[in-house]
Amino acid sequence: MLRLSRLTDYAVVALVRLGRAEAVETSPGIAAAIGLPEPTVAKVLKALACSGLVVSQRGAHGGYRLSRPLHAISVAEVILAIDGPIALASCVDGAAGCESQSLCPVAGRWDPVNDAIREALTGITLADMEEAAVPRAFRLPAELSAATAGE
Amino acid sequence: MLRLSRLTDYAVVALVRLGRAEAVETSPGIAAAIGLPEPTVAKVLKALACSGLVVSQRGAHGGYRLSRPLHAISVAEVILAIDGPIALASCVDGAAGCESQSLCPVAGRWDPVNDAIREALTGITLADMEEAAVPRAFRLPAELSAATAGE
DNA sequence: TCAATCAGTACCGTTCTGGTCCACAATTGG
DNA sequence: CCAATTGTGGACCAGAACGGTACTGATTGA
Repeated sequence: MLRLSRLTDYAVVALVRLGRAEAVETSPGIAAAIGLPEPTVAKVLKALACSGLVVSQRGAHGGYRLSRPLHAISVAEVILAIDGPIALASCVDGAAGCESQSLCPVAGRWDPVNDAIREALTGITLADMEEAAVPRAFRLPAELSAATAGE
Repeated sequence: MLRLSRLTDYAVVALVRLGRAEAVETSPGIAAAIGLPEPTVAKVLKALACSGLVVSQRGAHGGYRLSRPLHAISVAEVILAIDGPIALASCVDGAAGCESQSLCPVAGRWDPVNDAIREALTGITLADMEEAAVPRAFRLPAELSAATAGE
């Protein structure tokens, strides 16, 4: 299913949440706000801080805040922070670990595919996702039908 | 890592192989040709046959052949056949299984991302991958260094 | 100095993937 | 008409990865 780790989903939610916050927010606070277990949220935030997407402030009255506005953060960056490099196959780029390399007729040839995906993901920012993230209950029936028609 | 199942990789290899074959090929034959265990290849071919990408012929002197030329098969179709629907998150489209839907501020909003990926993958055919799949032993050192420099 | 908060690590249970095997159906060829 | 060949479908198992949790330490502010 070309799955993305669930943690990345959490990361997007947390980042959007932070984008709306005015001051720093603690990880328990964010966890409560988005309805997720606190340790998990903390783990996600740590990874995001490690990648520089959020800035952490330690000590009392500390917490997290965005390092950049939402429209300056691409989905690709979030995935990179949580899931690691964006690549579809284990056999990627110059990966020399493939034992059947001599037989494999497409040796590492997922590269164009990976590039295409990277490009697609870089073009979408969190602001785009936030904009489309109006709760369904608040959307007009016309919006809903228009959205489903496009799928 | 935004992983794709290894079976999909196998599927591409097998399909490219079939694209070069002149007659039908048996699954043991393909397995031997691409250096993969036979039962695994058989499983992949079954899935591909189920999706109509290859045509199976039962009985003695049976085997598999492509239903369409390589340039008419997109990577997206192969992924769809092996891995199922192309979607990044478990929380997709109208998926109503999300228990924290009321809290989730991006409820199902991976849709634009999924669409972008689907589009990118649909634009790449197996012929594109085959073309780029010149065995490394046959490539000039200049090509190899140029390829690695791009990473 | 103490409390609040992030940082890092280590661990466990569940789930999924990859891989194997077996019984059955279909087709060909003698 | 029979037997050999080949795909079909399902069940099954081991290993790894993921999600989630707990614990200890470091840092900051009151």
